[in-house]
Amino acid sequence: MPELPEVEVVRRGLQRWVAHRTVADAVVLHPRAVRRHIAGADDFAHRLQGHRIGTPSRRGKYLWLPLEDTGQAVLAHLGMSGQLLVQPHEAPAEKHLRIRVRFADALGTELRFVDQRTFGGLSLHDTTGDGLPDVIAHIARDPLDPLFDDEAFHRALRRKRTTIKRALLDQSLISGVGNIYADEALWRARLHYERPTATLTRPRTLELLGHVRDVMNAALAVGGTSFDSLYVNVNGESGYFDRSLDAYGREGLPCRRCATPMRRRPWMNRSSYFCPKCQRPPRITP
DNA sequence: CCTAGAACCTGCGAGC
DNA sequence: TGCTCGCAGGTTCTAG
Repeated sequence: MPELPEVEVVRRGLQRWVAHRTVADAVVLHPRAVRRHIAGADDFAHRLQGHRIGTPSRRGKYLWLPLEDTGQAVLAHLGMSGQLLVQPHEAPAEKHLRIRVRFADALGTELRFVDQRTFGGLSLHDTTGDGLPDVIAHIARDPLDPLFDDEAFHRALRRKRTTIKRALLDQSLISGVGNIYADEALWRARLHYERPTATLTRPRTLELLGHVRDVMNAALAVGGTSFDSLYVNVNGESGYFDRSLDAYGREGLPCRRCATPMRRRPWMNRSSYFCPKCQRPPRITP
């Protein structure tokens, strides 16, 4: 999916096109899309009916729509291939349309959850004091959150016996970072993905965090990253950051710093892209 | 308690 | 043409 910048692009779209509208009804077309809603599809649809949507929020790759006056929110995760689209009622159903939400107004548009691989989904949850859905209490603040604690993150890295890319993808340490932006930030920081986290000095950690923020902000400024129609904003439009990637997907292409051919390594059922010269492997693999 | 790896899905492009 | 394989931006569960 969509990593933080892409999810934030979607959140902004929901803010503009869906916030403050009242739900008329919801239709669940595929039960797997609401599997996190334990009470089931019918309960999910019924509980949305008649409620007004508040201001959409996001933490990491999760976003949620508060239902006013209920103490609950519709939590969304896009998984690998999920999309939230605002479409005219009459637009033909997408091939992987999973959930449809109609509104009690005359704007003529509806909210659609479309998801090819069904790793994503919607569900309804109680919110805690700060408005966070209770089931994502374990998700760390993301690096664009003003309350993200850089020092605490560094201490956590020192405490762990794992490698830096695994840590960047650990949503309970830092949220919103996925495979693309991890590789991009590591390339910018000249760090190998298998560098043990316990060896990072405080300045190194802070520098890495700076690169994570820079690359995410740069992606956000151009609407996120997309290689194809799978990653789009609520209007179905793709972002342009794929043109600015320095590491991800550049196997065999010259490193933009030193011209050494970039490499791809199988890693955790996916890939890591890096420059073998700028990003030297650690001496001892943990 | 902690970490690494597999499982969960569908579709697409490459290679035979 | 059609089959199989590898691959895809994530999370979560299990085994060790």
